[in-house]
Order: sequence, then C-alpha cells, then structure tokens
Amino acid sequence: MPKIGSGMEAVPKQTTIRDVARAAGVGIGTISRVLNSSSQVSLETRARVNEAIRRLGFRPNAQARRILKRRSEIVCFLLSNRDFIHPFHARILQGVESYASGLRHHVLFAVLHYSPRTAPEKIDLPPVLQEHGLIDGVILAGTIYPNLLRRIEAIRMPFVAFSNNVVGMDGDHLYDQVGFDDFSGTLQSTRYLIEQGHREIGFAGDLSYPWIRRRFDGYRQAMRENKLKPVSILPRKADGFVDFGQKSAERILAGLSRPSAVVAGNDETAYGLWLSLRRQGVKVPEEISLVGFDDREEAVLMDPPLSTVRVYKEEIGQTCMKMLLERLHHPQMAYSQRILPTEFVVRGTVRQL
Amino acid sequence: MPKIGSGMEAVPKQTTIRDVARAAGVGIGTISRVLNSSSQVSLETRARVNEAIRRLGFRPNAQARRILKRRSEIVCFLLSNRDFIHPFHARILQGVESYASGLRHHVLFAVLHYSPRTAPEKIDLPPVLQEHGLIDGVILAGTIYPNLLRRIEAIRMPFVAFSNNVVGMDGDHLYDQVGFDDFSGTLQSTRYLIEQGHREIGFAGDLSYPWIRRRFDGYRQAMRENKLKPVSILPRKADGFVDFGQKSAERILAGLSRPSAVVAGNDETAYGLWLSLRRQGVKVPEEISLVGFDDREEAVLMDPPLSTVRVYKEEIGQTCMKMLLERLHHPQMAYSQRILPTEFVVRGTVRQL
DNA sequence: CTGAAAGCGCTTACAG
DNA sequence: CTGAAAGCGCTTACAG
Repeated sequence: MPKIGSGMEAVPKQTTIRDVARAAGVGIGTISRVLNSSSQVSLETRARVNEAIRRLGFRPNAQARRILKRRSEIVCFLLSNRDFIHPFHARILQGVESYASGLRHHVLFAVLHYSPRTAPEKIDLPPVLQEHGLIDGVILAGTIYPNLLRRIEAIRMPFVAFSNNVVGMDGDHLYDQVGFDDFSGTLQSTRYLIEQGHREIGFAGDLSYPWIRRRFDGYRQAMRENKLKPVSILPRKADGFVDFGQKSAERILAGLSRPSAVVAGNDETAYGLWLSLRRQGVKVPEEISLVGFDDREEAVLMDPPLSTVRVYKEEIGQTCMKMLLERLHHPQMAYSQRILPTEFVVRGTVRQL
Repeated sequence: MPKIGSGMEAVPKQTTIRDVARAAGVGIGTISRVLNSSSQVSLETRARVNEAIRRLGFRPNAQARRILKRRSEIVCFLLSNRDFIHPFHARILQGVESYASGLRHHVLFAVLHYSPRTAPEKIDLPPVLQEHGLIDGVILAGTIYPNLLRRIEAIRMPFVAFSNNVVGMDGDHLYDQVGFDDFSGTLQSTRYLIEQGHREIGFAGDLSYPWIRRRFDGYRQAMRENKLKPVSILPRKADGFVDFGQKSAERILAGLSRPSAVVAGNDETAYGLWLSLRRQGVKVPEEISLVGFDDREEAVLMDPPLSTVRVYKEEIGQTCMKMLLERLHHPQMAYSQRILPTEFVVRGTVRQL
C-alpha cells in the first residue's frame, strides 16, 4: 500500500467560481446558475460548465453561499444540565440528525450547564448560541428551566423544546414543543397489571421530578378507575434513580403488607428494585412483579427482561427537527405542542395472578 | 407569567456593521477593529462604538467573518457504521465538544453507513463532507475501513481517526490517530488475576474484531510470562457480544475442566457470561472470577460490580480534537499516533484463591 | 488612530 | 439563454 500524502504538499489554492468561468469561457453568473440548476441554461453550455467543474475539481464554497441565502441550514442540538449523553438523548440526537441530513441540513452538538436560579441574561450560553448567523435555530434537550427558555427567546433564536424534561413552567407560556405521553404510559402498564390480577400495586418513583409525577398520575388514574388504592413507596433520601429503586425495595421488604406488583418511575428505578429484591432472595416476577418506563437498551438484557413502557426516541428527535424547520419557514405560525404516544411492552417481569 | 412572543412580530432586519458605523459616526473599518480588539483604537472611539453596538443590539455575522478567515472553526464528528450512539462514543463526542468549545470551535455531528467493499469514490459521504468550506476537518469514529480513509484523503479533508476501531489497515499507511491501549489493558487485568492466585484463566472474546484480538494478545502475554497456558473459549456462532458471552458460559459449563477465572473481550461479553452463569447457579466470583474491558456505565451497576479495564473516553475525544487543531494549523506536520493508557479497576468480580 | 476602498466567493436582478 | 454589475456582511492593507 502506497503512502498517501507525505504532508509536504502545499495547501492547494482554492479554485473559485471565477476559475471555472474562465476555463469554460462563460460569465460567473452562468456557473452559479448551473450549480443551482435553476434558470434555463442551454444544454451545450451546461455540459461545458460541468466539464470545467469536473476538470478543476471545483466545489462551491458553502459559506459564501449561506451568507447570501441568509440561512446557514445548521441547527444546534443543545443538551442542558446532563453530565453525560445518556442513550436516551443519544437516540433523540440521532433522530434529529437523520431528519436533518435528509433535508441537507446540519446538526451542531453543544452542551450547557446552568442553574435554574441564574437570571436569564446571566446564563453563559455556549459559543454556538452567542454567534450570529451560525445557526438557524436550536433544539432544546436535557433539563429545561424557565430562565433558559426566556434567554433563548430574548436572543430571538427560533427553537423547539423536548418538553418532557421542562421543569417549573406554567401552562401559559407558549412555545414549540415535542414530548411523549408519560401519563398514558403508566396508565397502560398499570392497567395491564390489573388485568393480570394484581390488586396491591405500589408506585416507586422520585416525585420531585415533574415527569415522574405525570407517570404517578397515570398510575393513580388506572388504580382509581378500578377502585384500587394507590400507594406511593417513599424511601429515605436516595442518590440517583438506581439507588432510589434499591431503597424502595428495602422499604417494601420492611413493610407489613407487601404489594404483588410495583410500577417503577423509570427503568433505572426498576433496575434498582430488581437488584435489591434479588439480593434479598425475592424473585421477580414469581414473588413480585415489576414494570419500568423508558425502554432503555438494557431493559431487554435484564434477567428476566423488563416489561416497560416504550418511548419512540428517534421519532421525538425527528419531530423536533421537523417542527423547527416549519418554524423557520413560517415564523408567524402559531406555536404547536405535540405529544407522541408511548407503548407498554410485555416482557418477563409480570406474573399472572 | 406574560406570554412572550405572539409569533406575529415581523422578523427584524439584521443590523449590520454599517448601521453601527453610522450610529457611532465612524467608518466600518473601525467597527471591525473594535470587534476584533485588534489594532489600536482610541479609548474614546472604542467606547462610542461599543455603546452603539449595545444600543443596536448588534451581533456580527459569523458567516461573513468565516469566509474572510478561510476557516469555519467547525469540525465534524463522523460516526460510521453504528446503528446507535453507544455511551462509549457518546463520551468521546463529549470530549471532542468540551475541547472544541473551549477554543470557540464547533462540532457538527454526522452519521455514515458504508460497506468496506465499496470503492472509495463510491462512498456516499454525508452532506457535511460534500460541501466545501463548511467544516475545517473531521474526526473519524465508529468502524473505519481503508476505503473510507482513502476517500477522506482524496477530498483532501484534514482528519484524525479514533484508531481502535480501524479495521483492515496495514501499518504502512500513515495518518493522524488517537487510540487507547487494548494490549496493556488485558495484560494488567490478567496479571491481576494471576496475582490473586488464578492459574486456569480463559479468554472469551470474539476474535473477528481486531481490537478484541489485541486484547487477546495482552492476555496471552500475561499468561506466557507466567508460564501458563492461554485458552481461548470458542462458542458457536453468536449474535452480538452479550450473546457471545452467554454462549461462552455454556461452553465453559459443558467443558471438562472449568477455569477459575475468565477474561472477557469486553464488558458486554462479561455481562453475557455473568447472566448465563448466574442462571445456571454458578456464583461470581465465588465459583468463577470475571473481568471485563471498557468500563461501561453499567459495569459498576452489576451485582457484584464488574472489575474491568477503564478507558478514558473523554480524554480520547479531547486528544482527537487537539490533534486535529494542530493539523489545521500546521498542515505540513508529520503524522502522529497517540495511544492513551488504560487502567484496570478492581471491583467485585474477582476472588482471591 | 481612522476612513475609504478593495476584496472574500458567491447569488441575483438587470439588460440584452 | 447569458454577461456584467451590484451586493451579502464582513476584514484588511493602504493612505493619511
């Protein structure tokens, strides 16, 4: 195999539209026209130009183009207040990217850490958002507090928010948002448990998160419509979701009456529950049934595989991107809110009573 | 809370450097100078200009700037042949982003699927790489075959490759690359097992992947230097790494002599082993010890937590970005290869004999 | 220190 | 159908 590129060649001078025009013996406007395959150019001329383009290896400068178009066709995916791109958001990002690249748009990835108590104008936005003309709009993911929303509005940057992790926002405030249905997810999973004969069903989830509260509401709704008593399992202070699950299991085992099934606030909590129960020799689902929420990659790898609520993450990303594009093309359009459905997935952690 | 933005305002006409010049009563060159805080501008003028900038809410157009600079300060993180951004690559991406944003550079995320058998010039590159002037360079991640490398070289796009997943490349071919030390990782973990008194140690990993082969080599080295016999566990055809681990466990349990410890090709394989052993009632680490590789997020959540080899993923990303920037600033520079160290992490899956 | 001018690589009316 | 010109929003010598 030959060594390619010794690193000693001079950087080739960029060939421009003018070089091509000269080579093809036409004006620069004509080159631009065949490039944009717009107005009529005679086949003969077009062929000559294309030939010159190929011979010179010409590729039009995208930046120059954008400045005229007043649009960069770049959007930003902004992940806020996460110390790590969990697979959940990774999937959303993928959805954004796939939809964007299909329409020849590009996706910039950026990260932001901020406090909900910082004044909007004091939030130190990432460079991407400080520059002007670099991006056309932004998709907000991660945890979103009102001050960030305010800030983004203040700099007049078009945006769409992934709404499930919005915290502390009242319903009056309008903006474009895409989310999935927390409520219906636990409504389905709890109803399923009830259909399988369960009556004593507990809920284990950290209610300080609004999305977990919505899931709690779905659970309560299912319980109520079956005249069953909702029970929230409240462990002492936990360190993260997995630990919350573990502490919840301890709580359950210490209690007098033991539920026959538990609805977990998410898959991580379900994992913690499973871990702790197993360690105490309590078998899932033989002795206690368990359902999660989110359908993380690992859910299917648990033993037995976790019955949980599936969220269509790629679709969320795609819908965010789609909505942002609509906003960009119709700035006057009314704000829209989309809630995508969730679906309960039966696997191995629920026993029929 | 007031409703902000009814969506009916006219899109404000962009204020340009000329507006500011007029408002401040100076020439446009002066505006540019204070913007770039370059050459000397009298304090008095500078103040007047800044005042005008603030009053008009002017933000310079980044695109226009870039076209003059002949540099976009945008790089692309290209993930190849992955149907999903695993946390491993997510971490690398984060490293790239953190280093980039510190130097006011931006990171475009793009995805590519291609076959190793496609001719280089036939590879359908993502839009980002087809455009000219959009990005300054690219960081190659995911599985990299020689044809992709060729293609990137052919379009004269500066690049750095994350080298651990490069497949089918001979050593003659030079390019900038950053990787981590597969060999040393298993060398350390296997030596540790030996120190703990283990003698019958098997290796379970899919050797069709070059990086797993390097890990196998590290394992063999440790065995050889202790005059122990390396044993590769070869299960029948498996579907993915977890399944490979499960099938390996079956193989072990079916065998006549059972190793006291197993070095897994990666954490997923270790998880598969653990799952299958547990199901057969074989306790880890009481009856069999286990070590993984990669230190995935889940490793610490296993029960007991997995002893494994830590890879500094963020650092890999940062180093890739750093190297790409060096390449951009010194196109003539000799190619460099960096191998970052790995570290064995003791947790709960190894028993002392 | 600062203004007027030329120029970056394109697109797009305006004439013909 | 096509060329010459003006212009996008900036930067950067060139004079003064």
